[in-house]
Amino acid sequence: MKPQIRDHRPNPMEAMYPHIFYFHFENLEKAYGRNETWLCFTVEIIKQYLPVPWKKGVFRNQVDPETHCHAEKCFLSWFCNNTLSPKKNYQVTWYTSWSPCPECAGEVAEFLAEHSNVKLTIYTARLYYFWDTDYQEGLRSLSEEGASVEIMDYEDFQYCWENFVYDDGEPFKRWKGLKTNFRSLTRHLREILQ
DNA sequence: TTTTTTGTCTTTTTT
Repeated sequence: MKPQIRDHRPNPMEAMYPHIFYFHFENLEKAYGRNETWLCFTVEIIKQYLPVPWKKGVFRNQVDPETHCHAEKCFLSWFCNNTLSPKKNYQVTWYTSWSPCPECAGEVAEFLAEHSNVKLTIYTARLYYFWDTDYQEGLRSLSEEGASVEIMDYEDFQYCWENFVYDDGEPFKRWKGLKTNFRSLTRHLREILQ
């Protein structure tokens, strides 16, 4: 029997289709059926205090039991294996549909602690299990390691639409409740990070 | 023009 060789380090996608974006990034209070996480990222290199665009792309969690991997870990392994140099300073920005689970948050926090040359900003559309203290603790540990954790606002959705969606020249169409949901999530996040 | 009990990166072994 031949050993099966599988790639445990998926490469990022270039962009996603509009219906995927609208479904997975909608910041609903009760987001039924969003049992996937999408993560859009930009990596910039800081040169003389100025961020210079480097790479960008989209990850989705791997559901295949063999390669099962949350989106954040997909990013980390890709980043560590492809881009990361200890001699450079990076600004990494994530736009995620769900905020990280405690395990991923812990790993990312640890990664940040070990890589002082990497700054991370996370914009999340929705907070994952935000009433659960373990999940809250996860977000705090990220924050304590210097990651900036924020809720996606209109401008962030629009930015994602323009940079990570095959938008065919169509403008971003806001959904009703976007701003109200944003405010409510911001309030929750503020309480968590206090 | 502020008020909450919850949406989930799906579940691993049996016919």
